[in-house]
Amino acid sequence: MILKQKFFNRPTLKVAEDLLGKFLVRKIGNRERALMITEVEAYDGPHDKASHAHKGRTKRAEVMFGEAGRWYVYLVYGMHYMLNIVTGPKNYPAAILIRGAIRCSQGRSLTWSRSVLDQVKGPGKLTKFLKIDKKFNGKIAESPSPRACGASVSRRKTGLWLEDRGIKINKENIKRTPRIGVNYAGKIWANKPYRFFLTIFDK
DNA sequence: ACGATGATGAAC
DNA sequence: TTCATCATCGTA
Repeated sequence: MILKQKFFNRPTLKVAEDLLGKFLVRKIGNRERALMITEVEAYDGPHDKASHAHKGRTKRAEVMFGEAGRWYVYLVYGMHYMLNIVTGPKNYPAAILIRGAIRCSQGRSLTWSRSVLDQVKGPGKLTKFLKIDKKFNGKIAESPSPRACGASVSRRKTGLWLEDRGIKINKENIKRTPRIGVNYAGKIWANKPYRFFLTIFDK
């Protein structure tokens, strides 16, 4: 089931937690790559000093003020693209950074490899692996499949979206810590436990 | 521990 | 128009 705006238009911390175990799906031509999300960080509201939205409606952060369910993609350190999904109501700036995921070893039933080789760990490595760049910034997270309607539906060849594939995550397998690399945000905001990850896949 | 590498926002 | 800063990563 593809996650729609309704899923993202909820309190950001809740969405962040719920994104663990969901699938990030990237389609390029007829290739489709799906990763299960194992690590995220929330950037929540105009007062969050670690958030780009803290400086107001700048050109870069504008997407965060928009409707939920759109991608927010930007470049850091001159070389890494960060992938975020916008959450919460319009005019409330919030987004979730997708930091880590894992590849499914497709067996007869669902089995998950815990091998480091299957870990896609780190937000920069994740976007590189899935070939995600600024082109997705501001785009709605949706499947490229044509909608079931009229003749003039143009088939988009690529896409990036999120899916619920029925994995149930046990709450005891979720851990929270402060976010990575946001020490500039001051004690209060740098220490907020806004990073969520699945303990069963390391760390 | 540190350099790569370029967009961003703020100051001037 | 400059300048410092950065939601990172790979190599040392």
